[in-house]
Amino acid sequence: MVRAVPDTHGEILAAAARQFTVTGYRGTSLQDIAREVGCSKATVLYHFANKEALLAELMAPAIEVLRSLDDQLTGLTGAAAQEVAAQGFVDLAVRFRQEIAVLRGEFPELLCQPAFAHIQEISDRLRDALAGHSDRPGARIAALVLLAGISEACAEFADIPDDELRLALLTLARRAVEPVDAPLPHQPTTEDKDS
Amino acid sequence: MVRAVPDTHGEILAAAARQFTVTGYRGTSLQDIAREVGCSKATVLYHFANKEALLAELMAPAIEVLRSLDDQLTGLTGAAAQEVAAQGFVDLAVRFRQEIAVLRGEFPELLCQPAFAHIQEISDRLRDALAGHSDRPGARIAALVLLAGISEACAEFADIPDDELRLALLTLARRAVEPVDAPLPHQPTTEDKDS
DNA sequence: TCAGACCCTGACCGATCGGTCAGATGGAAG
DNA sequence: CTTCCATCTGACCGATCGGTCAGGGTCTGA
Repeated sequence: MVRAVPDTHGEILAAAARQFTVTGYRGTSLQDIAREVGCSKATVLYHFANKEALLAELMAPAIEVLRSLDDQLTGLTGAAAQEVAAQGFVDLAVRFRQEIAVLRGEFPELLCQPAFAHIQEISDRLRDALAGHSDRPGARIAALVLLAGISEACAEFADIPDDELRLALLTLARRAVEPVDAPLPHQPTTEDKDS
Repeated sequence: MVRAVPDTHGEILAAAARQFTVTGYRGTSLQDIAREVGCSKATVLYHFANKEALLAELMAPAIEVLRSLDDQLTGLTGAAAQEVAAQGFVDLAVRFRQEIAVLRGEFPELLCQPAFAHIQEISDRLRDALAGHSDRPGARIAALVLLAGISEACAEFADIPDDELRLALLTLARRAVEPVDAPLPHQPTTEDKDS
């Protein structure tokens, strides 16, 4: 019996993740979470300072990976930035499917909370990288469509195996991203220094 | 002075659209809307039976266009279905940018309301058409990524002119959709009957 | 002048929200 | 046995939500 220690903290976290996925952060009350765990609402607030702290702890692992992806992107330009951004974000989105589903739709409001400071800037940089740091509207639009679409797909296709979903999304991303380096019909770019 | 008639009804509608766009349907209270209009909350509820009716009236034009697109799609298969779906949805999304922004994220919950019955089925058919009615996971995933991404882009890029946004999105959609008819590298499809 | 339709409002309602708090429980340490 | 601490709870709080209702003001047509 490993179940000697009840681990209420973890149970609350898991229940919150499930509820947030279905009804969203705002749409889930502390009462709902307590009911699913089988404890009182006061117990939930004993283990977590407040509702926001619960969400923050739920998102922490995904945010850490997002930060490390942001680090990998510094200095990259053109097609290299696009490829790393695409691969990194698809990986992240597939791996943290549930976390992505939690944020679904409430992204802008939730990012205002202090626990998620700078996440907006990171995702802006990610979008910029996926656009190959181009300022052409087409490239910027394609990058946003991909980031939003990939998030939604990961939240939606909960039944598809990780590997299959990752491959499909990466293939799609490479096909959909607006090319900036190699075969540009208009003019060759002059800002690529390496490779 | 055309402003003789105050048209409170229309003002409430416009204020609600603005507020819903920023803070979402759930995140906007009737009090908020009344404050922006400069009337009492009771006045809002005098002009609209309830909050849901307000949303329904706001969405009505967009929903009608969506229904007509659904009609156009019946009977189409393969690449033809994909092209009509892509063009029709991009048109709709660009034209009803604000309405799309209102639904942002709260799509699944809002669709449960009786005023939006069958909208889920219609958008499922639209997604299916964009996938060329293929059951390959790659095609289904690409279709969902595109629909979700295009919606998000239309809600986000409020400053880009209609024509430019439409062109960029349509170009992207044609590039990103998984091909089902014409130049399939693996094998020629046998289910296309016409053209 | 008066009746009635229309428009609008303040006061109020029950429900639910996130959050607080004093106190009950129970096991470990002295 | 007593003390202490972590865990947990019911009762309660103020705020806000969507929605109701009786009534006041204004305009119009008979």
